[in-house]
Amino acid sequence: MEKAPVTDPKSPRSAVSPTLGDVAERAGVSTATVSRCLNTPSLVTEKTRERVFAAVRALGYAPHFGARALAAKRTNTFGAIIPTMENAIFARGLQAFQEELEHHGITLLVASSSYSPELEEQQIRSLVARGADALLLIGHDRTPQSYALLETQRTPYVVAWVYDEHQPRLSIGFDNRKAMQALTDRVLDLGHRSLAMITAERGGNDRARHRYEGVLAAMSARGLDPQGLRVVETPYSISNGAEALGALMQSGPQPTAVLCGNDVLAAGALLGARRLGLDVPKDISITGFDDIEIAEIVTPALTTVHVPHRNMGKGAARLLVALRGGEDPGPSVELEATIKLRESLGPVPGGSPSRPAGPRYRGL
Amino acid sequence: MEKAPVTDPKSPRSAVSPTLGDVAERAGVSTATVSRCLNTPSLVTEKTRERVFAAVRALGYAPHFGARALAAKRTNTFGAIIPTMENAIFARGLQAFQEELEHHGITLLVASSSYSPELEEQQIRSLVARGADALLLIGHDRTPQSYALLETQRTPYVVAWVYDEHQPRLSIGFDNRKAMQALTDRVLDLGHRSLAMITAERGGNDRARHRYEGVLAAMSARGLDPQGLRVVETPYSISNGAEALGALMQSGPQPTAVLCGNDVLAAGALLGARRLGLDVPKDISITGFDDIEIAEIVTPALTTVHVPHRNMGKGAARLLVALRGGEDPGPSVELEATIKLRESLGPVPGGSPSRPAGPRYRGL
DNA sequence: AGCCGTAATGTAAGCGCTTGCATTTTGCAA
DNA sequence: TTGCAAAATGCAAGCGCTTACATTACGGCT
Repeated sequence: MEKAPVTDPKSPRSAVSPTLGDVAERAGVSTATVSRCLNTPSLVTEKTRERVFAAVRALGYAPHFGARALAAKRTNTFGAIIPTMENAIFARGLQAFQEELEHHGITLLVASSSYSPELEEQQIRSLVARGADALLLIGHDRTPQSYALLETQRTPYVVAWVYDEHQPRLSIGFDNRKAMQALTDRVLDLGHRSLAMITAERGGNDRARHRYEGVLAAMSARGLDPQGLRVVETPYSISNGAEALGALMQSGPQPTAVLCGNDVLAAGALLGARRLGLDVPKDISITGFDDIEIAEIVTPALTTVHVPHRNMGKGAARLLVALRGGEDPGPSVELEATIKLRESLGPVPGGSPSRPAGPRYRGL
Repeated sequence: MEKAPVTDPKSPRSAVSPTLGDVAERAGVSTATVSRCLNTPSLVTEKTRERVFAAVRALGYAPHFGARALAAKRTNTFGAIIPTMENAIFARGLQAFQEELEHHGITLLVASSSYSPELEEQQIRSLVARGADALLLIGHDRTPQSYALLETQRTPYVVAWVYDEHQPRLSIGFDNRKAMQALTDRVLDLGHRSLAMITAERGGNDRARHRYEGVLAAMSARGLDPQGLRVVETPYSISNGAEALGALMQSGPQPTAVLCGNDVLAAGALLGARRLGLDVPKDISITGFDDIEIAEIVTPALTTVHVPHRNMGKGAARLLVALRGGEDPGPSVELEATIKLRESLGPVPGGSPSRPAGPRYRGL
């Protein structure tokens, strides 16, 4: 009679990554015990625990996420879909979101939709399939299928970066329209009457749309004809902003102030102005929106709308955690966006302000 | 004897998200057929396929990723761990990486390590557990455990953003040392002799370290004492860059040129110089590294090292796809980084260049 | 010593999917 | 019609994990 072969014939594990069973075998316990060590260590004796962790280390074991999700029906993973990662617009808010989730032991998965509702739908599908327990979404504009999907999959979500009282969904953000209107008011206070706007594409982007509407509203409130607003719509990017400004100055009535839908376009506009030999704000005023880092470093520094990025991220995380826990998250949250006056906005060239920028706007 | 029904009728699925079984039942086929419809449609009759897809739509079915990964042992998901998402340093490369993966039907999962090897190890673990078929990593510096993990889990990976002939691992990138040395050479050509460097933290960051060494190498090659280089090390951020420049000018021998380890710090340094009332490049020269978007929009525009972001991303994707397919990816790839001369670098104040900036460096 | 409550561990039934193999259906030639 | 290969479909065994429930071990009482 021959003795058994050196390597255990029934589990030639060496070829694949180790499983719970391998760890259990090596530690001389059952798989249940190993699982408990990993998930609820308090239920296991100190001694066993040590043996198990030693085996885990020795084998370089990492639990299979899929198997785990399948068995436990929870992933402790949240997802976030933002329109773009190419610039810092969402970075700070996302960072805060992630930090808050970390406190709850939740991992964040981030996807970007490139401002495309179709791509976003796909990303939602992907994240939900991956077992995201909850989702952070930007703005209300998306395909009906996206919402249907969220519904049938019963995935909690929150809409951020917008507060729109007309929308029924749970959201946390600020009133883009109101904020832009306030900024435009400031511009008008300084005597500007010939305005232009460089906006991001408004289709499928309620933030952009509301900001545009805010400008119109401010003009109307002063008895100005909103038709007088020259508008260029262009995708997010610095070079596009520069080109847009060029287009604006090349033909048609010259604006004395250009309101940009976001800081990226505004930075581009600044660049465009410089290329044209225009002095900002002496020859032309330019404003942004978002108050991301570049707003401070460009020359001249951008007058813009400061968005409560961090509060939004943190608040969104809290809402979602509550939602997942089956708690009542409470109503949607409106945060304040404030105007940040810097150097790129000045009085209208050669004119005197129609009325002084009074204390009325202080603290906005 | 009763016959066993194909699908168990007793489970009222309505309360949870639909499964393959629900779709099968509704379409009147087996789960196997539904699975084939989703994965290998060619194996299924046109007619059945239609019925199945109708059921999928009606139910809002989305396959459970975990279950799928468990059964198929492939996820068609790659992971990337980058040090930071807070600025655009990796954005362009990552974008190209993703685009290339898309062509192969692969989804990208991105995580950020905040420049912490420990956090990175955790992220690797998480991504591997999630079933990432392959991983993109930045630089060679990481914990031994990270490499061990990759090994035992047999997860293919590629190291990007660096080319270091001394490292055995598959990588695609450029020689940070050589590039920085070339840039420093340019600076020295312009007569600068009193140099300073603002570098990112060099621990666990071989890119930063190599760039630093590049400066030293250039100095040594000219017979200058490397000890003469003043160094400030600070975490990535514009404000840190500004502060670092302030610290540099406040005490000690005043540098006439400040080499920054990256564009973010350089943008900060520019800001710091402006605050001090210094004119760049007349009073002081400042250079960056990476050539990200802000390099072009700051005033003055940054002289920097242009990094082949997109080629790196695309190339990395190709290497990984080959690797996963069991093919030979070939050797590591060295790409060229080129010097981008803009406005922030000028001749040493009040001095004449020790030698002219000759054609010797053209095209670098 | 015998009993019992509690803590620790084991057993085994799935979770939703893929896939090798078995079975049925189809299309076509004889 | 019949026969047969190929195409289409079904069956059922897992994939690696969690967890309800069953079992065993351990002390502290009487």
